[in-house]
Amino acid sequence: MGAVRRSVLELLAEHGCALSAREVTDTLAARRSPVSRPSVFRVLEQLDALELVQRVEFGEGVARFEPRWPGGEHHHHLFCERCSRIVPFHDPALEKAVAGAARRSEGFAMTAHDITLRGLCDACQAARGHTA
Amino acid sequence: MGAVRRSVLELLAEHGCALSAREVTDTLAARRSPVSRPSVFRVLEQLDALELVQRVEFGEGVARFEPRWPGGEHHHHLFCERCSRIVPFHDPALEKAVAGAARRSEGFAMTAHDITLRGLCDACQAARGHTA
DNA sequence: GTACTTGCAAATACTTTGCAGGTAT
DNA sequence: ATACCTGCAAAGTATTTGCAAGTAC
Repeated sequence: MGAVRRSVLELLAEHGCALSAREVTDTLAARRSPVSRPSVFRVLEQLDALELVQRVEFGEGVARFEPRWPGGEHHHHLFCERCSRIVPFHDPALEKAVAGAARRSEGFAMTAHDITLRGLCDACQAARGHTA
Repeated sequence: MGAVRRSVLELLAEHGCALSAREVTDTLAARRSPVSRPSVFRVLEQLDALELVQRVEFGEGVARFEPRWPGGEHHHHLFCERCSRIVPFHDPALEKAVAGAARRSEGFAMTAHDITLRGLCDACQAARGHTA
């Protein structure tokens, strides 16, 4: 396993939630272990193919990646439309409902799913009250 | 209302499900009512701001847009990871579960949500059997 | 040496912006 | 005339590719 792959994977595992290629590149550079942009993209692509990371997007125009845990545990995201903050959440009832929907989707074999709740985070609700 | 805005909106309403800017441009060109690329993007952005269309993405690297219906009715999507086919579905139980999750997300005010089920469509399951 | 990894430079693709000409009121 | 709509050309940003140099076995 290459050095780049290891440091990217470690960073993602440490952060735990969706990071963009730029954030990965910048963070590693700040830590004095700089990695070229193409390498970051290549490694993220490989890790995605190996199913070690999951690609997620929130309509910002950038791809984000987060670690996939062995147990199949995963979370979904709250996305603030105002400040782009991303907050993970876990909801067992929602997971059950997704499984049910998948079962009812005849002819389609689901292997993964993603859910994004969009709106305003607490800070932005307060800010909105003052300015708008 | 400009001519471009009307034709884009009509096309989206007619298609009903997520189209990319390129698909909109190409389809209108094929219909002998060509529209420039910048205009398509500008109009889609305006329609999004007016909440007449909804932006959705599936990790293909392109933004897609679909009409928003007045009644608040909406659907979610099955996305085939192999052929990128997009199939809309509606599932009331899932909607209820999302509403529940939003209620349990303290401090976050949800205004919209999106759900994507990923996997293989019927055609690709069959094809996969033959080739892989 | 062979296979895999990495970086640089260049290319590609999607999307946005600047600006000038056109249309409607 | 004022405001808006539209297209062309150019710019910006994310991502990918070609290729040569470096490392591990």
